[in-house]
Amino acid sequence: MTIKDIAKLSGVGVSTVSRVLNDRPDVSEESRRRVLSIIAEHNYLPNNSARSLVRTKSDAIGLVVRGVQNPFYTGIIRAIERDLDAAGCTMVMRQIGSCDDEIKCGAMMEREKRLQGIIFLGGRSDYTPEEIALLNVPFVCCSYTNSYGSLDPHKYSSVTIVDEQEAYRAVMELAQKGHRRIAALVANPMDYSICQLRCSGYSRALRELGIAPEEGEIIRADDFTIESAYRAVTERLKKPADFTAIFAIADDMAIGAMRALRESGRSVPDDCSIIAIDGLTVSEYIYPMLTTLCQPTDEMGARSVELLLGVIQGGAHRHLTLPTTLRAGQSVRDLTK
Amino acid sequence: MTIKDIAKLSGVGVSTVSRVLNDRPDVSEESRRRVLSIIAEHNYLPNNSARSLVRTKSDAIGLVVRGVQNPFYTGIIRAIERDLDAAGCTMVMRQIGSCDDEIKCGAMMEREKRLQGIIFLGGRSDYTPEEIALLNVPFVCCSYTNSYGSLDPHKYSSVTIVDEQEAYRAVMELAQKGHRRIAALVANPMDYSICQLRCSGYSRALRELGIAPEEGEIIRADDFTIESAYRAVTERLKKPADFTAIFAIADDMAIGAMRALRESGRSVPDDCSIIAIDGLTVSEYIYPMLTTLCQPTDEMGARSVELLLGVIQGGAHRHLTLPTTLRAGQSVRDLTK
DNA sequence: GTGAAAGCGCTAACAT
DNA sequence: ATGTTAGCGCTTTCAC
Repeated sequence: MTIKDIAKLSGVGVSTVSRVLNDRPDVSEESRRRVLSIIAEHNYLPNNSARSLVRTKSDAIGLVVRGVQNPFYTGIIRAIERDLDAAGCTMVMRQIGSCDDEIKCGAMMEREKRLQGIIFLGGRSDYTPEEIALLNVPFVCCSYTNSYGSLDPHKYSSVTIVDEQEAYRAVMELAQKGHRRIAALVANPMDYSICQLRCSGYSRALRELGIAPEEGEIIRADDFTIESAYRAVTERLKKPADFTAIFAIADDMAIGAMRALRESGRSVPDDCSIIAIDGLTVSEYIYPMLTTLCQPTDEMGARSVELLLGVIQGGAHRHLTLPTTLRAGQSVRDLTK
Repeated sequence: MTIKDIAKLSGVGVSTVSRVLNDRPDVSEESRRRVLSIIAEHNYLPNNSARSLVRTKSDAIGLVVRGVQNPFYTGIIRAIERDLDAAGCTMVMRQIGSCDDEIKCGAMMEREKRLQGIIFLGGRSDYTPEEIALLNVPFVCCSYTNSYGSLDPHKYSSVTIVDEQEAYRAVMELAQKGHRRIAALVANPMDYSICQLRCSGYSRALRELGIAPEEGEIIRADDFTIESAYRAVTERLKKPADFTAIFAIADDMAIGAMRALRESGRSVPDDCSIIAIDGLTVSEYIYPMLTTLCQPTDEMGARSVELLLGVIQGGAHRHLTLPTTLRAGQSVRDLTK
């Protein structure tokens, strides 16, 4: 069943059918109705490849997810898929490891799949203009942004929380409960990501609290996984540790840390408190319940799609920052009481 | 840059270029080399839409994921994407809720995206021949199968663990530690899924242990989520409960149950043991560490792709069952000591 | 071994 | 408002 058949059956030309298919105004009500009924009757569906071919572009939007293991992304992916689908787009997802380069991956996909645009879920914050010149379609960074200002903000969109500020807030939350010796659990900063921003927020908080940098302490894991965090904290705890709290840059990392603390004989929160950023569902069910700043995942996904489609339709690039919500668990001890 | 340009530049006809592109044997070594070098030089990539159009099929494989929230699927999805990509296919994923119908979704996608085949990740076990007649491309069921035999096994492929047997094994694991009053935590059986199979395994184990059905007890959650499991168990524990162990049909559900037990003042495993099936990473990090039967997720994904591509290339449908691995945590108390 | 040419199903001038 | 037609970039006969 092709457009020709429909044309013949409806007693009109192919262009009229094409016009109906594409919701163009210049068709008489009568023709439109007839064509539509024939289409419905025969359950006809236009061939996407033919459309893409002649339009020299497809209906495909790329989604490059960096850091496959991150459970924080699943909610965002669901929202993106839902909204992309509703907009009639095909989502082509690719998951890459935290060491792979998302721009290269995006550029490849763009050519291979003739993408209309790309959403990057997680990535580096230090793109250079030369680098993104590889990308010829609009893109939006979801959950991170080009915080170092090396990019012209009019060249890309982003949807994020204010990482530095939220990290600051998390540390201040600990400080408010009387903690001063606060360690930060971070991922390998070689991957210039939100990790650095959250680190800055941590440092700024310490400074404002009048805590000398030496009193702070940074525990570095290889990546954002539970396993790495567990290993890093376990390793650290083999030496004397006098911090009373840990700020983990991600829920998963906090969960890894909690096991390490437990196995070293420390109780959370009695011997060591812990706070994180992300707001995974599971964090609310573990023991002790994790105190964390929840990111609005559904909205982050929805907004990313909205921005991208806007740019594709000729709109301007925009940068959205969304607020987090504190979810108080039992992982932070109040030292002031 | 089109095939024509490459032809001109290489000084050959388009058909020769096409032959090279498609790895056909009937090209002289000389022509092949020249064409290949021009292609490399200009970084040429054939237009997928044009290919799909003339071949009257695309390179797309559909992945319908049922039960979006299930973290157990992420590892499988990663493996599927990786292997599909390696095979030169485009994965088109759609996530549906546990109440949506995957066959209808697959049928829609098949037409819309001109799929070559479909992988269903999670789904009902009771398809009818009439139902799957909606599907005109080969499909494989990943993580479940048509266990009621209403389908001709030559019409579809599947990759699963032996759910009934593994559930049996889990319960027997509890029995071996001296447990006799064992409850099962299951999802709503209206969704005819692995849930039923795991229930049967539970019942068979009880029977073999000589435990009367009344002594067993089934706790039903609305679905497979952590939240539902938590709610169901919390509700149940408002009444007197004398079971000493729970068999949860999924890790996530066990995690929800553990919080419910804790909040009701019961200690795991001292007052109540718990065992599950799935083997999520996080289960190994929570307290107490969950004892569970790990599914080989990476292999399940890889095998699903393998089977599907085999069938697409004219091979026969096959049904694979994979073994689980017991991961002993601390959530089961040994009553015999 | 190779090239010319006929489509694949659709959109978008262009003509009416 | 509607039909005719020329491609979009590729694969595949078919003739050489």
